[in-house]
Amino acid sequence: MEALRADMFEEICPSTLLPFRIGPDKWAALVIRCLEDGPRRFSELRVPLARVTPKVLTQSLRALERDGFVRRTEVTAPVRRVTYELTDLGRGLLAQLYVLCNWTAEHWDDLLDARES
Amino acid sequence: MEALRADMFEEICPSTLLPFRIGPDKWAALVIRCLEDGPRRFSELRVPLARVTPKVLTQSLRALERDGFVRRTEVTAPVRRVTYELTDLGRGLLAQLYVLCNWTAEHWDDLLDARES
DNA sequence: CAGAATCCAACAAGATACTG
DNA sequence: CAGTATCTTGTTGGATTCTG
Repeated sequence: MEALRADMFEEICPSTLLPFRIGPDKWAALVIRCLEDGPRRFSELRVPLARVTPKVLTQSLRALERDGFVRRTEVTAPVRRVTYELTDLGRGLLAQLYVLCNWTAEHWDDLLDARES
Repeated sequence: MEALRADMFEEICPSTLLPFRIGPDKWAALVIRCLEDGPRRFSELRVPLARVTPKVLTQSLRALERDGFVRRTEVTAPVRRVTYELTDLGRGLLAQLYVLCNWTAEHWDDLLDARES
């Protein structure tokens, strides 16, 4: 049993980046799941994410784009059309979220029990 | 390619609970990792988590306890001593975080590249 | 259609000081 | 030792309205 080292915050490391990236962005995981079956337009995303305002949805998408999980494509003719789709990196992240999701589903009862007492 | 269903928020489901639980609590993932090698006292946890104030650390531990990931044990004699340790559920969650961590480490360069451009 | 602008509320987190 | 108690700050997120 090794001792705890001092200060885990000296630099960003893999164990902290993802929780910090996915964590603060309340809707990121859900947005990614909405893109799992292929490219979607902004207005399409607004259907399942009806409770998310356009501003917040845009923020979330932009952040995901910045981090390389999502690719944004815009065409102006004949009509304006913007689609979002997962990159390879995004699909990899989606797979990880699925792992987490499956684990949660398996332990769902335990989680609910803990909350009650 | 199936269509997106309306409103993903009708009820809490496994795909949302964990991001919502681990997400909002900024330090939860780090706290769990600090407990990976066995029970720790409050003051021991404060060493690697030096940048977290006692108030916030307490909040985090209490929330993790409430959700069944951590068990708190208090003894008063001969001296006061409070230890925190992972439950089975907590160890399971730790394993999931490791999966996520390993994936992040593998794609570390991609993530950094994306942030730069 | 796909957002941008503005303003505001909520809550998490930090600083500091104190206690059973 | 293991926290509490206050107070303050800062960062999302939300509501609403408007636009190229």
